[in-house]
Amino acid sequence: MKKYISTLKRTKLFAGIGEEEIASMLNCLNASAKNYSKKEYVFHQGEYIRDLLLLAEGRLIIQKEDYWGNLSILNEICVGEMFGEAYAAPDSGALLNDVIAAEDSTVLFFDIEKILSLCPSACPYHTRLVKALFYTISEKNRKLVQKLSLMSQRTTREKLLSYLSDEAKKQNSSSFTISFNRQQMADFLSVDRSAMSNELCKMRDEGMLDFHKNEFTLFEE
Amino acid sequence: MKKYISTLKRTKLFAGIGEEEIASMLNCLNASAKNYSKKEYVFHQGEYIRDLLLLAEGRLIIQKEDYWGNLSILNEICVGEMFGEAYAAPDSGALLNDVIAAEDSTVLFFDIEKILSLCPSACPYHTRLVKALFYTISEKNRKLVQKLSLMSQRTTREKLLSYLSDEAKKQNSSSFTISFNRQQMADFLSVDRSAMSNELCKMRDEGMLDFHKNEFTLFEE
DNA sequence: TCTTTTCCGTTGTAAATACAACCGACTTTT
DNA sequence: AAAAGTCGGTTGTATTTACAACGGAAAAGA
Repeated sequence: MKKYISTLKRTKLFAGIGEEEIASMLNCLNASAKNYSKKEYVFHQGEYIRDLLLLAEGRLIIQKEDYWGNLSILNEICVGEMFGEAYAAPDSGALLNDVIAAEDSTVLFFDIEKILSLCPSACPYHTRLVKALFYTISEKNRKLVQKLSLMSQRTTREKLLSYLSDEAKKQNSSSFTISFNRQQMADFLSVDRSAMSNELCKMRDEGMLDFHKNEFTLFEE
Repeated sequence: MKKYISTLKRTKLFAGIGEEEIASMLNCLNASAKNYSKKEYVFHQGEYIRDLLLLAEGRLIIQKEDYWGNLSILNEICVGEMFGEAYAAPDSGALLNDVIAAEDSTVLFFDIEKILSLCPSACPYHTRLVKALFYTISEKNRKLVQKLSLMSQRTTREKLLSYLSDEAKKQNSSSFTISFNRQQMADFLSVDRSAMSNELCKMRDEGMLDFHKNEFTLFEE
């Protein structure tokens, strides 16, 4: 566990907390780690989760497959991000999605009950952790709403423009790199890959943007 | 404020807490109330929210309007539900959506900082509230993911079937009533109203379901 | 009661999308 | 180095959807 402390220090959840305090909190919170190799399932649809999870190494994909095998990528988890908190409540049902390692990954498991059972005298940083936890979920909530806005765009072009301008804002530049390939991007936007590819080229021909592989540049007007 | 205590008692946030304790907590948490009449804006896109909000009376609609005036209903808030928690973090930006009263409504405002600044000695139910708050957000998070699943369905028919079977599960019966009219339902699913109406009638003609106004019945097979 | 407005189903047409299939470039595997 | 696989762009066709417009029924308002 100790080798992940420097990583934890850079997460939102443990921001501003010293390495020694993190070490003692890891004990207090019953933390454990597990490794997954690329393409391995971290969780299957139908499983029950009770822990709070944090990605220490690698990258994960959260996806859903419907009755007819159509795949939708719902989200991407990067190093330092927390996940699984949506299923932390005692009465939350079975997991509705699959979580898959996009690269070799390490996941940390935390006992959610211990985090929420406050012990201010024993652990001075506990309340700080609770605040950080709340703000993190709050932010995730906001991102979900943003993605919902994206998905409620009706045409492929509108979805692309929303997604690309969101990415440009995130990376604070009109030139940026995305981590999806075309198929994943199409799944993320819930559109057909070839139709999306078509639309991208149309927009390029119209002078709205340019791209090479995963590098995009947006032009004004 | 006192007249809302019996309502609060039935919310998830204050479940299992006595009326007297709620009364003292309302003081402790700097709670205030505000009334809105039907169709009035509770919040406008671009505003900044710092409070945690709870609907004490009425019904609210959360919607988004894009540059060209296309309307998307993102969510519906019913009595006892909490909202605004996505914008509670200090660094969350401006509100991206509009919140509108679908009926005459009363909204309670709570100081989020006071909720998260723990005072276990002064307020024995404070930790309980924090837990309930976390579980509530956790559940909302899960619902957002569910709606995302809905939105990532590609055809109008798939969206309708997902939405209707979700409602059937929620109300635990194959016959149920929905609170949307057709236009709102179409906005909620982000599809064209007439196309949706068309598809509904097709499915009825195929014997998959039946409906009269807002009452739906789903048939097996 | 009469008028006005809202709601919902219907239709036709233009536009957008899904799907399948193919190809060339590039990467990975053996 | 050869073979196999992945990836992204292109095309044609069938399907689906958006949009506009209309009319009847119901609801709301005067």
